[in-house]
Amino acid sequence: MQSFLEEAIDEIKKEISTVLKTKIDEIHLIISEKDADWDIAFCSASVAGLLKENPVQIAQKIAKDINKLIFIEKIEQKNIYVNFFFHKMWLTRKIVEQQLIFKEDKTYLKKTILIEYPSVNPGKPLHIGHCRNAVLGASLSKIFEYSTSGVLKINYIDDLGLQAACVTWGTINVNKNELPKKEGYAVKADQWQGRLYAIVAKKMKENEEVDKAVREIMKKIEERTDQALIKKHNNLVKECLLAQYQTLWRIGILHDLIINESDLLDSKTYKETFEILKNNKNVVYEKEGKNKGCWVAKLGNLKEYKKMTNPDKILVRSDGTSTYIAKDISLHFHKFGILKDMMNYKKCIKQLNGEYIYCVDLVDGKQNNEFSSKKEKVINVIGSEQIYTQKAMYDILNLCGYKQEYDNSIHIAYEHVWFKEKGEDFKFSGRSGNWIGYSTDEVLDKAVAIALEGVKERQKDKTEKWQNSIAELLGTSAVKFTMIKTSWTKKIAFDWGKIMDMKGDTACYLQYTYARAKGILRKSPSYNCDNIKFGKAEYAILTKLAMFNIIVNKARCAYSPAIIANYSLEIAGMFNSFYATYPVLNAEEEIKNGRLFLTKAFCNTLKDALSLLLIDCAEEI
RNA sequence: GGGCCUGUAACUCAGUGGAUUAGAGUGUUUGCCUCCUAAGCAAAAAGCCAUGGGUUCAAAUCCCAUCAGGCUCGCCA
Repeated sequence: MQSFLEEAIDEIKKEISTVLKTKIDEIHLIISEKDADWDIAFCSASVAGLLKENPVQIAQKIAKDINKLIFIEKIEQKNIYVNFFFHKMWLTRKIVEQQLIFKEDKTYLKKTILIEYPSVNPGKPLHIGHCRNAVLGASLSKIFEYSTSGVLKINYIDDLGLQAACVTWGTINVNKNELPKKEGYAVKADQWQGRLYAIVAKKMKENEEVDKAVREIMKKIEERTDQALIKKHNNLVKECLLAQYQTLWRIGILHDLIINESDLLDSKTYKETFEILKNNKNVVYEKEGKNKGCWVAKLGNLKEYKKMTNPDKILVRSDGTSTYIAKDISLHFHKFGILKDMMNYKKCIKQLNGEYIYCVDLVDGKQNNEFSSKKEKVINVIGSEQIYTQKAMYDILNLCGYKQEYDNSIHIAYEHVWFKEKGEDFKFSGRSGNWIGYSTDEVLDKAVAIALEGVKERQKDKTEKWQNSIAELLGTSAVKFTMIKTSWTKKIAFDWGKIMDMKGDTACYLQYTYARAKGILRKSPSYNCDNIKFGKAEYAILTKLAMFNIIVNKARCAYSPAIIANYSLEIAGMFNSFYATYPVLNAEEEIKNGRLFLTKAFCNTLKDALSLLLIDCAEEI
């Protein structure tokens, strides 16, 4: 559903294109910012090249010839610009109408988009970098759900990988006195496993025998025959996953479905995919050369790959086992609903909102059309270091003739969170265990503790329970907001000071602004909508609030929750400025109604915006 | 060698379907609680938008090259 602003823009575009005899797509309009007195502007330069005319003359022509729309009060030509002014009566009515509009229930939407996040390897907890992934993915889901489509949210678990195998090997072979103690953070299974993984990784590096033994266990697990071993391994993986979800739920991350790497092998998914690949002329069995005995995708035939050190991608190793990318391709085929095999699913983990996450259960599960149906778009939130692998996967899909699926495969290649120590940048690594101290659990706890100090100081009279719950909200939203605010193409240098900061461009600033606005509404909960008047300042803010839909669309098209974060800061800044300058409760009746209306509209918009960033608002902080 | 990402104020970042005067926050300096929550507001200082070309009446924005930093091209996952 379009907002009145979008409709108005479309109509103006239509009229301009009629005057200029151009296509509507070629007309771009500017919406008023800050101090400008006009509401909508058109810059003739954007079409001057196309029409081969002088921009000033084009602007003059539009101002003179345009069919005046009923909601436009005045049109003014200024240099190369045509500025449009809305009728204030019309604007007032539209703004009021829009705020009163009934919000559609979108839960019934068919899930035509699939997003995968954060797919953390089992055998460790989420560090703060994984938090960025999870928050990005979940926020993108919300943004799609807000406007267009249902979203199937999946978590892909690499249960056949080396990390998980290390943990399983460790529980069997590491001496009891060497095992991490189950105390402090390590009482959580993921934290404990993460510490064990670092111990085993160190042993592997120092001792070749250990390395060999762990790889043997990994191979055994992948062979899917030793049932006792598989059971032990699966239990460890599940224990870790549940512990990871304790963290994910704390920051509002939910899923619909979990798929394990082993599910692809246990079902027919992988086999069916491999048959498709084998029948393609670009996938061959190498009889000689360095890849002898392997099945490879001949990407070297494509020009982007030609000059690479290793242009071809191995799918099946010479020992007959499949590589990670081969399994990922089969998952990707499954995501798009290309395969005949649909797998069976069963409710498996109950989330905090009461909804279940489904897991694959080939024996007791049932088919689920929603999980296996054709998808319009598949989005993978995976770190930027995997750009090449993801691209290779999409190209292989294309080579197999799935052009449309290729076009609709989106990789959100977010940059990592780094941390500084002694002036040098470091990447988090599970193997080295350098994430200890930077796990999402620890960062959240620390942020909440800092927030609590502030809450206790400011809200002395409240109960301890209330103080704790507000601190939890402030601390967690601070961490989430920090992860979202910076666009995902940019590295984040982890900085405790910034996470803990409560002023400026922060979630706390937004929460504070919201609470202040709510304070006004508490004191004067109702107002008369029919007796309402706005001044220039109110119009400026209300117009910005009315842009919310446009902003969400922009964020969706750019896959960028950061756009919504920055918009939130902008409207909060405008409101705070307003708050300091104009009294609401003491203003005369008409004006007071207008300002109360504005305050309410601001609260609604900010709340909606923040909900897309997984952030709840508190009435008081 | 190939591919991708980044470079805007001292620091962290918006802006990048070309254009009305390049914006925030932090930090610095200075005002403002007798007034709806001062985790706030207002003001000042601070920019050759990495560099060099090109396209254009007009470039931080588009194109090319260069420099700097990061990621990546494994029978690891």
